[in-house]
Amino acid sequence: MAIAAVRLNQLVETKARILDAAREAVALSGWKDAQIALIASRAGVATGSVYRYFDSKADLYAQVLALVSEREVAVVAAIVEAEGSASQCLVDAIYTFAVRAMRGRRLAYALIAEPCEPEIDAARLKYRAALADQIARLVRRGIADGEFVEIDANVAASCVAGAFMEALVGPLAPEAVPDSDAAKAIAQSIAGLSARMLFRHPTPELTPVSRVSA
Amino acid sequence: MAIAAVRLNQLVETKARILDAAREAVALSGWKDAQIALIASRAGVATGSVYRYFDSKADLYAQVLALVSEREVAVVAAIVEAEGSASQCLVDAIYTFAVRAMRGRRLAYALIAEPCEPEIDAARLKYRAALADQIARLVRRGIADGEFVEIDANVAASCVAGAFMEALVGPLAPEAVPDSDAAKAIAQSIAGLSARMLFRHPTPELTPVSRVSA
DNA sequence: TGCCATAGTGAACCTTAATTCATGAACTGA
DNA sequence: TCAGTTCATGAATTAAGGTTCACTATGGCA
Repeated sequence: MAIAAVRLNQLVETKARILDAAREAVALSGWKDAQIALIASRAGVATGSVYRYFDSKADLYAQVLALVSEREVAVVAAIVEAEGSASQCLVDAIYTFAVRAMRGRRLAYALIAEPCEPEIDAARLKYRAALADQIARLVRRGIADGEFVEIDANVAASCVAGAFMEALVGPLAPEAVPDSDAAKAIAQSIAGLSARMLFRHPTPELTPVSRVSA
Repeated sequence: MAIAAVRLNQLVETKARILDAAREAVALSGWKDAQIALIASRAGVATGSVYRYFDSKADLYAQVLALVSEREVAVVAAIVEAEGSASQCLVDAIYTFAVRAMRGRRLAYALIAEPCEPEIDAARLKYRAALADQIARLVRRGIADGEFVEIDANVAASCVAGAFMEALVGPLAPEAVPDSDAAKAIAQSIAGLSARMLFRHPTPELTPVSRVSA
C-alpha cells in the first residue's frame, strides 16, 4: 500500500526543514543553540515531531554534519580529480577549502573546532577522515608522479589535513575578522605551507587557484 | 592567623591526591570515567570534599590538563631553547612530543582528541595554543637564520602543530598498537613531514633525536 | 460521508551527574 | 580541657535538556 506521493513529499519536506533549521541555528550561534526545542520551533514543528524524523539529537546533528560535509568533501574531491599536477591540485584543494570555510565562518568553526557534546564531536571525526581520504588519494598520485616525497599516504594526508584545519581555527573563530583580502592572504599561506611539506623538489611558488564553482 | 604547617600539608596532599586520581581515571579509560563521585572514591575522599578543592568539575579537569600539559610544553620548550639548528630542533621537538604521547597513549588521546564535554574541550584549546606558541618561537628563529621560508610565524606554528597532532590521533586511539618500533617509525615520519613544510632548502634528511630526559 | 492510518502536538517525564549543605569529627591554640 | 574553627561526609537536591506518549488533527480512500 503505497503512501500518496503528495504525502511523501510533505514528509521529505518537513525533514528537510528540520535539518535546515538545525544547520541555520548552528551557523548563527553555534552549539549553544542546538537544542531540540529551539530547532523545532524554528522549523515550525513541535518538539516531539523532530523525533518522528530523527532517532535522537545526536542523529539529527550527525545528519546535519553529513549534509554540509558531503558538499565540502565533494568540492575537494572534484579538485583532487582535476587536471594539473598533484602539487597544484593540492594547493588548490586546500585554498578552496579554506576560502569556503572562511566564507561560512561561524558554521565552519562549529563543524571543525567549537567545543561541543561528545556525541556530536564523534560525528565530526568521520568528516575529518573523509577529507583526509581525499587528500590521501592526491598524495598517492603525487608520489607516483615523483612530485611528492615517498611516505605513507595516510600519515601524510593526516598531516596535511591537520595542518590546514588547525591553522584555520583562529581565522574561523566567531570574533575573527571576516575580511576578504586578508582572508585570501591567510588562505594562501595556509595552502602553500600545508602542501609544501610534501614537495620533493623546491617548487616554484604555486599561485593557488580558487576552484569554487558557485 | 597562620594555619599550622602540618595541616596545610595535609590540604595540599589531599588536593594532589584528587588531581592524581582524576588523571589516572582519564588515563585508564578516558572521559567516561571522569565523574566526580568516581574520582572522589578513587582518591579516598567523599564526593563533596572534591568541592573543597575545586570550584567545579570543569575546574578540576582544567587543572589536570594544566598539570599534564605544562610538563609536555616544558619538554618542548626545552628543546626549542636547545643548541642546534632550528630545523633540527623542530624535528626533535615534534619527535619527542610524539614519542612521549605514544608512551602515554590513552591519556594523550584523551587530552588531544577524544570527544569530551564542551567545558573541558575549551580547556584543551589553551594547551594547543601554548604548544603552538613554543613552535612559533622556533619558527621565528628559523626564519631569522634563513633556514625557514618567510611566513607569518603564528600561521606556520599552527600548521605545524596541527599537522603532527592530527597525524598522532590515529596512532593514539585506544585500540591502536602501542608497539614500540612501529611507533618510532611513525613518530619519525610525522616529525619529518611536519617540519618539512618550513624548510627553505631541500634539507638532508634529519634524523630525529629523542631528547626525553626521564 | 465516514473511517482509519499516519503525522503533529507539547506538556510531563526522565535521566544523569554535578553540586549543595546540614551534620559531625578533628584538630587548633589557650 | 575547652571553645572555636576548619574539614569531611554523602544523601538529598538541582538543573537542564533530551525524550516520551496519550491525545488530536489531517487527508486519502471506499
